[in-house]
Amino acid sequence: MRGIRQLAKHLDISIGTVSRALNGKPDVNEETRKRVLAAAEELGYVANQSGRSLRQGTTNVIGLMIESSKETVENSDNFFLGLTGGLQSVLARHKLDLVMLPCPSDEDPHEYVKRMVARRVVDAMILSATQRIDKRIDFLAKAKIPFIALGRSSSGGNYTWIDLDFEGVAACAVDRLVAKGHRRIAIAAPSNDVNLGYVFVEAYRRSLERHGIEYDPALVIRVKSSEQGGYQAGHELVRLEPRPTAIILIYELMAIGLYRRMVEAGVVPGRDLAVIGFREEPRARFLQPTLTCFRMSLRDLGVELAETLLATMPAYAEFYPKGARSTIWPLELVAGESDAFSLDA
Amino acid sequence: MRGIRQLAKHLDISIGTVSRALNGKPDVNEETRKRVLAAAEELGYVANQSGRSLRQGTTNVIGLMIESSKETVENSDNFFLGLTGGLQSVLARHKLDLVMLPCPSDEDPHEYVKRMVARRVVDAMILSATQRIDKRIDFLAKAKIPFIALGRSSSGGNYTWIDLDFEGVAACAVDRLVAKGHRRIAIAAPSNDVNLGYVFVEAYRRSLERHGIEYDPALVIRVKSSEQGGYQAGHELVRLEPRPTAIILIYELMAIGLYRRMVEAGVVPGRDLAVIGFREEPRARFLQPTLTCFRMSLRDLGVELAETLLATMPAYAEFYPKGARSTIWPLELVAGESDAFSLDA
DNA sequence: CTGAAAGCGCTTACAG
DNA sequence: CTGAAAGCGCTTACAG
Repeated sequence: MRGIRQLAKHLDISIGTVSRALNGKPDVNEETRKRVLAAAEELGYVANQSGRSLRQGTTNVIGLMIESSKETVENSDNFFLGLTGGLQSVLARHKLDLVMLPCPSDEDPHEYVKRMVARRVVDAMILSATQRIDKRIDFLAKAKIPFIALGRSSSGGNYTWIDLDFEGVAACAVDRLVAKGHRRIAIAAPSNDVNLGYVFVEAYRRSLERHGIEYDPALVIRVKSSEQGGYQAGHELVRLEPRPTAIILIYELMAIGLYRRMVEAGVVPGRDLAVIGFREEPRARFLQPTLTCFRMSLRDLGVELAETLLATMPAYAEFYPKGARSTIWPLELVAGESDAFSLDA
Repeated sequence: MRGIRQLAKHLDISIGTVSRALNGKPDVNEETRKRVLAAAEELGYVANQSGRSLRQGTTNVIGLMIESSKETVENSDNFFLGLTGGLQSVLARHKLDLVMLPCPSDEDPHEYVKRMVARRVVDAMILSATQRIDKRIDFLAKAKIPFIALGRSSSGGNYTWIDLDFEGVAACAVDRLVAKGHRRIAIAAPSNDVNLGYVFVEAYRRSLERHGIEYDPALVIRVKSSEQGGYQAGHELVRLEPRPTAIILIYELMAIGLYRRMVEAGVVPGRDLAVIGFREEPRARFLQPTLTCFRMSLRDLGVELAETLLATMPAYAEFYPKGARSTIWPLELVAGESDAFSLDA
């Protein structure tokens, strides 16, 4: 039998009481509860999730969807793994488990989400890598499945998201560079349809205009979000005429490839070219000269994601009175040597 | 209602027939099956997994367990994400889904596995980062839960595993270096209890002895499996007296840190020091001189892992007549410039 | 505070 | 080939 029935028989009480004791219901004699908990511990009993799910209509599992495209696999650092600690610390309060759902690269992400939701393997979803037009968002919103998106999108109307403060990063980077006398500032942006590319480049454009610098589309270098992309960006940079005196990178690993290409071209970052990287990255810590970039805590972001997601779920909303507000996640400047020179000098 | 009942009513047949049609049972009229499949497609019906699981006693989900320690998060490349493509291509044949189970760093991996198994969230497990003594393996073996370990261990008796060919890599690396005249060959090995460290160092020792070179424990440099660890290994290397003329690295990202430290020390890889890296890595592709290392296909390894795991499961064994054999996964040498010099020269 | 019973959505012997 | 019914392991109104 090996289920609640067996445990109940062992204790010589009804399965209903066992269930109530295990689930912390108030109407159970404390003495009884103790006996039940002790026996469960001793016999290694844990409720079968399928039984619970079927009865309650919930799985108590939250899914973090990950796209495992070749590009993600080869180049991403463990961004998502970095989030899990924070996510789990919140979910554990409610005995919710986190699973990562890798969408096969040959399956349409939209179909994948539909399948996972229809099968009821998770109660709620955390989406990432949002596209400008993202059918997953429309689907989840229409199906009334709780979800949160890590990233903005034009889709889905009034859904809940958290996104990095690309505007703040772009503005801060441009301000710094302009203050040092730079006027020709290039930017390396992702070549695919991921939404952050649009948001970032737009913020860059507005920041330039705020300083009375005309936006020049030729300075927007479209490359892959990878180390190789950074190398490619460097390659295109040195061919621009006149050459930009500064470059802003939108992806953390680009800096490594860019530096490499600069060495080849005899261009010294921090002297001949100002470089501002994006997110601080352990693997970029060795760069010489040290990279000016932006810092954030993946763990804290995970906490915020989980709390905001739970706030959208009726069963947990009461614990998160701040509600399901979409938020912009700030990053903090880490000044390095890579932009520490003035052009006038 | 929104379940098989509703779909059956819509089609005006019994739920049993609907179920049989959907599950590809042979005893269904082809005409009926077509109608059912069409209606399911149209109405977006997918069987609720909890109902199926409860009835069948299986979840149709396979879990890939990942330890999200700080070290893994900061330094691992997406090794696991690289496996998912191959894993899923096999699992999809049997309509099995893959989920990644990140073990919180503050939870004991052994407890985590117990909880996941007791809750019945997965039918089988893929373990990684096996320790020399690994309680998870003992537990799963005793509980008769199907599993496969990526990595050998002393635990669990006669379980099924796939492991990289550390012996082959070590022998190949030592042979190459000795052929070039090297006699003082250092090795950078992981400082924790992960099993591969033991296997690799042991193979290195035997390879040396095969060439009549005495094994010198001082040349085994214990560092973290990370870029920083590589830097640290370089640091210790230059202090060894007399300095080794070659070094073998056991972790892919070590090379980047090692090169960095060599530049600082004025030691030129490929001229003053022969370097052989471990697994070929996109991020190490830029190194100058190019790194001699070993290549493998993560996708193919994923396929092998999935097929071998399924061979251990009674329900799928018939499809995998090769059976559940433990295997050593070969790596192929990629000759670079980092060891392309002879000592006698 | 506890027990008996219903029922969540499926699949699968069993009858016909 | 199809239908009616049992039952997987739980939780939760409902009675007492």
